[in-house]
Amino acid sequence: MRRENPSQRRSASAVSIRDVAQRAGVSPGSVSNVLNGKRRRDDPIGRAVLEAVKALDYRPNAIASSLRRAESRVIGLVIPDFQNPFFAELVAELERCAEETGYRIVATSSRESADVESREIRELLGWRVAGLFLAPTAGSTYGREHLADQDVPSVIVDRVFEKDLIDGVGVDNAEATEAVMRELIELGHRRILVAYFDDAVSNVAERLDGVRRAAMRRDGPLHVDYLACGPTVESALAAFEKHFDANPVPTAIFCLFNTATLAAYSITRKRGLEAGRDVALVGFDDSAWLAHMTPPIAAIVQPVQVIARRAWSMLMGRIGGGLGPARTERVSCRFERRGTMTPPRNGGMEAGRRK
Amino acid sequence: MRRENPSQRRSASAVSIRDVAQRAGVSPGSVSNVLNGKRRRDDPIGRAVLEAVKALDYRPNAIASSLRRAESRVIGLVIPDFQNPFFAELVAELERCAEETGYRIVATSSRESADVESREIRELLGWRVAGLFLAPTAGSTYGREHLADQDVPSVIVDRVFEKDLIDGVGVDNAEATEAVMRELIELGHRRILVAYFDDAVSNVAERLDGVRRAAMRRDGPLHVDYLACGPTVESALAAFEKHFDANPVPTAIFCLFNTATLAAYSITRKRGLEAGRDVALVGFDDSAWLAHMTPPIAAIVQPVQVIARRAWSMLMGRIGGGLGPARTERVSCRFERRGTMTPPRNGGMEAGRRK
DNA sequence: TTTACATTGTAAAACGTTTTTCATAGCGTT
DNA sequence: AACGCTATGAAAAACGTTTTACAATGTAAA
Repeated sequence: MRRENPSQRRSASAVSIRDVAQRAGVSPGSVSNVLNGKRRRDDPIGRAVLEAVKALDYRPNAIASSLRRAESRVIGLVIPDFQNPFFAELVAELERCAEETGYRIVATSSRESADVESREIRELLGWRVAGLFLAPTAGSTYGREHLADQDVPSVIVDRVFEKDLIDGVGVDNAEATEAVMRELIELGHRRILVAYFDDAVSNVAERLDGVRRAAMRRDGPLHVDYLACGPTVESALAAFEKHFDANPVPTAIFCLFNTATLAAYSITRKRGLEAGRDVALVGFDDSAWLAHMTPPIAAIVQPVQVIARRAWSMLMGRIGGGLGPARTERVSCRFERRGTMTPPRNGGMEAGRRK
Repeated sequence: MRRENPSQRRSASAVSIRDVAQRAGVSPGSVSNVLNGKRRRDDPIGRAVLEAVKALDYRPNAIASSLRRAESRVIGLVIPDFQNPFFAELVAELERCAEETGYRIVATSSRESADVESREIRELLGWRVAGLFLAPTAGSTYGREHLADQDVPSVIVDRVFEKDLIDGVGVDNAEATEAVMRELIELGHRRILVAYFDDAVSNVAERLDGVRRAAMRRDGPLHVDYLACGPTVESALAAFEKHFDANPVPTAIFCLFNTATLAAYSITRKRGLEAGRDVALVGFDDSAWLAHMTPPIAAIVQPVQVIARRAWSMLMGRIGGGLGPARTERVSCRFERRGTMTPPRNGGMEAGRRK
């Protein structure tokens, strides 16, 4: 006696495969076979099953199914922040990949906290996801989490380390920033302000490396200031304010992450400087608004869709049983010069300290 | 004989509660009790269990657990688009609510397709989520999906209908746009361009209603143009271009959704108009960049966090067994006037047709 | 010392599927 | 008609957990 009082069956979802089988006058196994296409649907039994399914509004319990099959078509994704457009696009693209392959993405964010990150990973592993994408936050210890047990295939995205024990896909941060820096120097800039976020994040560190490499190649006079901005526009604004108050105005500003670009644009205008005329401005990471300013703001564009697709195929390779040592793949950035990649106004001489 | 060759046990996650029980010399039930806090952990048995858990790196199978408990602590969320900052913030805030309550959010996007939406809903119901948040896309038929079976508590977010069969939380779209329109008229604007997205989306329709209400209250001369822009910045730009080519320049532009605001800002500058001086500009929905333009751009700000919290508590109420008819709650928007909420340049006379 | 009762932990059932096993029937061949 | 083979679908096992039922033990009261 499974359900003593049928009238108190409160929800349609309480309909199980046995109820369907009973109504169709067949065994649960046959119902399962019909529904999974292992049996023709156009004979008496198949039709009876489909009729019963519709009549009872049967909805298979994915949890039970998943438990029995011992394999899920779910891929976990842990990103630092949904509000970062880069990650938002990454989620969107990975969802598209998943849809094409019959998988589904379960996305969660670590809110830039290593603790939350490891909790989320643990949780996803508990759900026996088939694979895992991770964009590690600063101070992440993901190594210990699920490197130890290589059981679930994983791919690190965006914030990769060069020699890692896990597969990864990132962009060629150092090459991109080095090229931009060299171009700025070439244009005549001698006082460049480089705004970065936090060099505990691997990709930011790489971007800084690229900048330093370009600076070292130059043997003439060159002054590069490095300014640590916080994570938000507000913190970056404050950092810029403080820097501008105490230092000569740079002829070029190079922002190594997206919120700083907005802060730089804001602060320069507030101080009467126009980007593209009085000061060159370049940002790492594109945003919709950048291209619509006058003049449009130059930016290093990360090909998010390419990154997502590469990461997806790497993960699929591992899920499919692909062996071999961990690889780190690099995708090239595109540089959109736009209107703020300009020479210094006075031809390369340092601008005087602004009053 | 459950596992004939222990050395071929390929992954740590294949450790089950029985393995732990065996190693600890207790029954599986006891292990479960220790792990779920139904039994003290600081006696011989408790310690033995914890030791075995650690030694075997046991990770409970959430799927099996969920199946047996027949209740999950998972809340589904279907939004149209991760790249829309409004929804990105919504996800972030709901995640925070979930974390505080011991739930977890599984977020998926419908990519503005009613088909995908209903597929995602079906899928989430298959996973027996404890509740569901939905921001319906245009042409959504969610009613038939899971209204029929009221088994899983649901809350519609953002794009609510006034008299719905499901709970909902939205903003007072009509009131907000009506107030702004009246303010614009008050300032002397007589030729106003209203850019909207798609009135098949309920909240856009409400915003249009508010605009129309304000226009009807005014009995003097007033010209309001309604411009259907597409979903993207590019489509909005094209629509604006076409409109500007064929019509007199408005003294104010009111954008009813966020991508249009960027397009309007872009196009006006491109045509030599400066927002806040030559033309007033107001957007519905705030974005980070708006406040950092010079002058900063006025916007109706939706209190996303408040919306999320209200929606969360509504859903929790239903999950907790709360009965009663469906309610639709409204949250008030805040209007940030900023620098582009200005009177028309020539005091309210229509600007001539620009050549 | 017996009885009643609470405590403890094991054994077994249950959750809803999928898969394996097995019995039966149908068919063709000799 | 006897035999072997295939096809079919019902029955049962399995997935890994939680919960229920129950037996055994200990404790307190009579």
